[in-house]
Amino acid sequence: MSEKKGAIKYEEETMELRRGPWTLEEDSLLIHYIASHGEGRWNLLARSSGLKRTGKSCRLRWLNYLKPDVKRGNLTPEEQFLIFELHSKWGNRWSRIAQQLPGRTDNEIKNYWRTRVQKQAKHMKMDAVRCYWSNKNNSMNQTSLANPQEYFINNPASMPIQDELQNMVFNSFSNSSGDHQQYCTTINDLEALDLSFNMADHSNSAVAEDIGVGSFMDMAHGQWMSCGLLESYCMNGVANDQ
DNA sequence: AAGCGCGACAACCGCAATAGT
DNA sequence: AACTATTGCGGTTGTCGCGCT
Repeated sequence: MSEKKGAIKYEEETMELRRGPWTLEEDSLLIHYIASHGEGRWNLLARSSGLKRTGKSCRLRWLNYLKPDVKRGNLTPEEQFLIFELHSKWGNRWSRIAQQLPGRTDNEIKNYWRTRVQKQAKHMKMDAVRCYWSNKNNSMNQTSLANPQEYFINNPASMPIQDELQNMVFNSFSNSSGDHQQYCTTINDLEALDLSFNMADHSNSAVAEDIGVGSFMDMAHGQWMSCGLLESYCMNGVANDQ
């Protein structure tokens, strides 16, 4: 490494770098620097602009917030539909998806997916299962759903979990106390359960449930539960996590 | 009024790919 | 060819504001 590069590295290591939310002054500095020097060469920018930030931080701030063509405000229904469609095609390729939505950033789409779509899908799945189960338990009720998939027809917001619903599994078992338990889950969730049985603690199950994977509906109580909770039902006949 | 929980969004981190020397 | 710097991506964490108790 040359002396000059070594000096820069030393300077970076010893300089107090700012973290956390950007101030108006910092935004202004960044905007003015890019206006006169153009974007790119982020580490040089970070050193030359007077900002006590890393190049990565400057790049992110510019691309996700300050760049003039970044759109603000809620996603339109058309944009939401496009995200569903592209996500089903490409998965979590956020930057690729963002390229198809002018003015929207990968970060924004990623946040949208995590905070809204996954939670909404989970609630819808619960409703669909309830409808289906009420039909299964009451053969006279001709108005409820013939299968959980019906619930999702004509509902674009259900797209993220439609594949999952094709694999819906309904089952029941008697625990060691003789109580009859009914549950509903998916093939993927069952695989997650096998995984859960091999885990010493249940912390991962809670995470899995949070994102809608590896979760089960307890038909007796009409509640979702984690793999770990189902495991304790099976082993002990009691819900010792509750 | 204070504390808490939650949702939304901003920012950070680690890693891999690529460019430059 | 080998090494270093830079860039970009996806996952994760942090922060803030708002509503509820």
